[in-house]
Amino acid sequence: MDNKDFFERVYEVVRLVPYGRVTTYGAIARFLGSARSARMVGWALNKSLCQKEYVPAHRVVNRNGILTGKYYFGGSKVMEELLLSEGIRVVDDQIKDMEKYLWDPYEELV
DNA sequence: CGTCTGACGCACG
DNA sequence: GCGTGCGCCAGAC
Repeated sequence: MDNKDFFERVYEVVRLVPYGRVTTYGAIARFLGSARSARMVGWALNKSLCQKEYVPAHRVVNRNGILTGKYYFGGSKVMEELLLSEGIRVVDDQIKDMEKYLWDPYEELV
């Protein structure tokens, strides 16, 4: 873990997100030790699009549950469709009852 | 080395 | 509830 780049750690956590669950940039940042580095998480995810191994970036949203990176996901509805296919309710580019689907690594990976 | 830029988050008004 | 501003850290120029 420590030998890996900040980005790779982000990828690992994101891959650990269970099917039908979502997490937030802030939660990941907090888990990595930099609670106020949420921007780095989003940036890392953007870079993740070029990674060989698939990273379920669609399961990562901001604190409000909004699909902020949908335009970077290769399409406008792709991200939403993926979430919907996992049983997650998405209304107006925002996750409905996201607290119910929220998967906080800080809570789960104690 | 100085500056800008982010898929964010939070404090303020 | 919404718009604005600032902090945060790492990478690109």
